[in-house]
Amino acid sequence: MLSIGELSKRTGVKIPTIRYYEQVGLIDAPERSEGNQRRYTKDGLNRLSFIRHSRDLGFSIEDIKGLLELSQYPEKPCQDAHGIAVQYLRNVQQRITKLRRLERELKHLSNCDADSLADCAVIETLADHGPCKTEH
Amino acid sequence: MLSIGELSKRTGVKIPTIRYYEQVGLIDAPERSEGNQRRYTKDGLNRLSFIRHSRDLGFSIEDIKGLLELSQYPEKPCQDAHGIAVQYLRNVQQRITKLRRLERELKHLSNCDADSLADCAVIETLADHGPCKTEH
DNA sequence: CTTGAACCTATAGCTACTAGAGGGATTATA
DNA sequence: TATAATCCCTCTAGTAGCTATAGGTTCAAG
Repeated sequence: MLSIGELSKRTGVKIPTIRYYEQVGLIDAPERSEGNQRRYTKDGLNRLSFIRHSRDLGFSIEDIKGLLELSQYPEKPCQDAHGIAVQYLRNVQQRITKLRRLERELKHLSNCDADSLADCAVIETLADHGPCKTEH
Repeated sequence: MLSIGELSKRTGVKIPTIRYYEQVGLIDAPERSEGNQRRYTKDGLNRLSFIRHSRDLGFSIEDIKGLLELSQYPEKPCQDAHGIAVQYLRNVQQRITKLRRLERELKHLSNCDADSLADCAVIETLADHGPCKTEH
């Protein structure tokens, strides 16, 4: 049996966040001690690890509820879980592309030895006026 | 002069979001028509495009305020901006690293063609039981 | 048995929006 | 010029996913 603090340490999920997850129904309310403190089992630990990992990957709480429900019926086809992942992958790839472009421009700027920001590559890029016009 | 609706269409920023940006001081309150409706200039359009682009890239509103302030003083020596740029660069690079890791995992997940969830890579991966055990 | 850390609930605040109510302004057409 | 459709206004409240605070209780070590 784990206290909420131990659970927090082992999963890396903060204590108020654990209570929040319980509140919104992402995890079940655990048993309590005589003095009304939460006591978690190994199962609770696994479930929270799953949630932590999913959140890190950017899945919404609703998505995770879906995934958790799915995982409770292992005979069910995984098509649904697959769909959630594919949808998210597309989103992530777009973000990577944009960030790489910005990275290039920021590198330019941080090497900048010009006198002014007048032709600043970052500002240009963010304003979406096309690629950097001046070579720093 | 653009109405808020036209501005919204041209930038892809929703109308309530534009008003929200005004409220939190990210954009200046524009002139109004006789009938008290917002009227934007080309400058307003540029500024909002800049903001849109920056938000897409994951910068917080506070970050963007910084960038905008920077861009308003084009005579400011580059040296002053150097540190800020480097800071943003680091931030961006961290985000790229995280997203690449996420991309790899999601690609893995989305290749799952198992018949049932029992062997589904999504569930395995999210449960953090190590890398995918079966090659799809 | 005491003391200090860890726990409890409840409420409020945070970021970045988004939706709705109830009303006024603008514009295209009859 | 009238009127209907569409746009816009403010204000309030709701959303996700936490995080912080206040004021009190329980647990475990010495």
